[in-house]
Amino acid sequence: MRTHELVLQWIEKQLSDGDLTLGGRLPGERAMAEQLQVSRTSVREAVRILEAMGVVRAGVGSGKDAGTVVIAEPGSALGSTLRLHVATRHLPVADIVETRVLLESWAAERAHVGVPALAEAAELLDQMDAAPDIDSFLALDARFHVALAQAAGNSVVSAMMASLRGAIENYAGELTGNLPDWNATCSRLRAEHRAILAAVNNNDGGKAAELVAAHIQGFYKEAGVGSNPSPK
Amino acid sequence: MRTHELVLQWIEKQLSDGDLTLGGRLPGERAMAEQLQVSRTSVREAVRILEAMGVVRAGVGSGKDAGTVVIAEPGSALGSTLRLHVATRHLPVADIVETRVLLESWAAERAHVGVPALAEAAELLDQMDAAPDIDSFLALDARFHVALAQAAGNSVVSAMMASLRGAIENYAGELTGNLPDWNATCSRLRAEHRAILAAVNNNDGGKAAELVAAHIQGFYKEAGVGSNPSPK
DNA sequence: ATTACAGTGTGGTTAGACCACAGTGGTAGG
DNA sequence: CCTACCACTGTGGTCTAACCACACTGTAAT
Repeated sequence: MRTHELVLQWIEKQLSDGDLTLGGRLPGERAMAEQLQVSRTSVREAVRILEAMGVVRAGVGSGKDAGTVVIAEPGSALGSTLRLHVATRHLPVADIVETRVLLESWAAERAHVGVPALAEAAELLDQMDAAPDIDSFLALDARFHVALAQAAGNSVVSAMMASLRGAIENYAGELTGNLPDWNATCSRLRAEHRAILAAVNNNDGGKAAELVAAHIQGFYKEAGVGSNPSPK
Repeated sequence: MRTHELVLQWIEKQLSDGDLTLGGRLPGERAMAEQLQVSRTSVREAVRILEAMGVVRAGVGSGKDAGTVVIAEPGSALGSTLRLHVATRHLPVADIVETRVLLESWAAERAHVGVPALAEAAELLDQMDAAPDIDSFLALDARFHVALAQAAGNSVVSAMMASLRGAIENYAGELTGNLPDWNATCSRLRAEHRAILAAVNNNDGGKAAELVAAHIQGFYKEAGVGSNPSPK
């Protein structure tokens, strides 16, 4: 077993045992190195891996943002991993889109009416009406979809959904330039968002799921990404 | 931007541009360090991250298994990430089980009859009848479920499904000790597997999906893991 | 009381050395 | 001629020891 894996194992055990919890601080790299009788290099390699997994965040200096603290951001980490695998041509973009449709329509169908996430989603829609440019619109759009997914109450589904979107974010960003008429598309997307949210709040899960599927497939299709519809 | 991120960016570009492909070899760590004008340490940190992502495999010595080569194993990488997040208590096991049910029943419903993966699945079932102990049975079981997921033809879904299973593999392995009667459970699981495969081969996707959902939820429930049924 | 600044501890980076490993190819012995 | 051995080479794995930038803290000078 390689040295840095030993460090990883030790840290994972600290987490499992509850000695390290969310928001907690890891010992300094030098301290861990001495405690585990390994070099600081090996400790750093382990920390890097945890950072890539979205389990910790490392910050220099001193104070609240300093040191290596435990966080919980599986979404961005999974997203980076998927993005790299897309780069190797091993994961087709169409499969990612299809999976996103699957997860997000499932979430829309099971969204719990009344949870805070839905209120946040509604507020995001209002902000999107006033979005000054494409980029800020897309950023709000991402948050809206995440909020919608969270309303189903399954953190794994919402994390995976966020990561799928993140993995092809670059594509989406580039492809908005290919759209014939952004203003028209933007208006359509806003209307679709409101329809989806209305269906969810109306307890019509089936309709919400259909609308979400059409919404996502429609966007990627218009943007020129094969969506492999796979009709029900 | 930190140095190792620069290296990551460079490697990702090589992958995107097709200069590095699956099975290809990265330059040696010392060569990359010189080429990018960074230290070998930074190169190594980048390689570690890619290794954790399942994008690359590093091997010492010389010959076919030596050097750092590009692979495509998103499943185990995503699994490790999820496992760590489970350790932080951020991802409940129940959510993982629920997501697995979601993905796997979707795959069962859409499995393409006649693909090689189904033939492999059938062969695995035969091997499971002759499995000498629990561990080898569980290993074959894992491969059966992956093969089934692959039959749907969505590599993202099968990778995620495999990672979800892997994330709670330890739990499953420990919990088999809690089962009242392993032989009975094992027989039941085998029968359920054959029923699922029969439904798939009979083009009865709906039934296959139902059977898969019941199969998975039943196992975890019996093993004592909350499965949060979320009835349809 | 305010300001300036040295002190302290954090992660970030580097250079250089040594190790174990696994093929390669030459060489000495049969 | 063939075989067995062994030094050589290049790979990743590990370690040490230093230095840097950063951000806060406490102290001292104003």
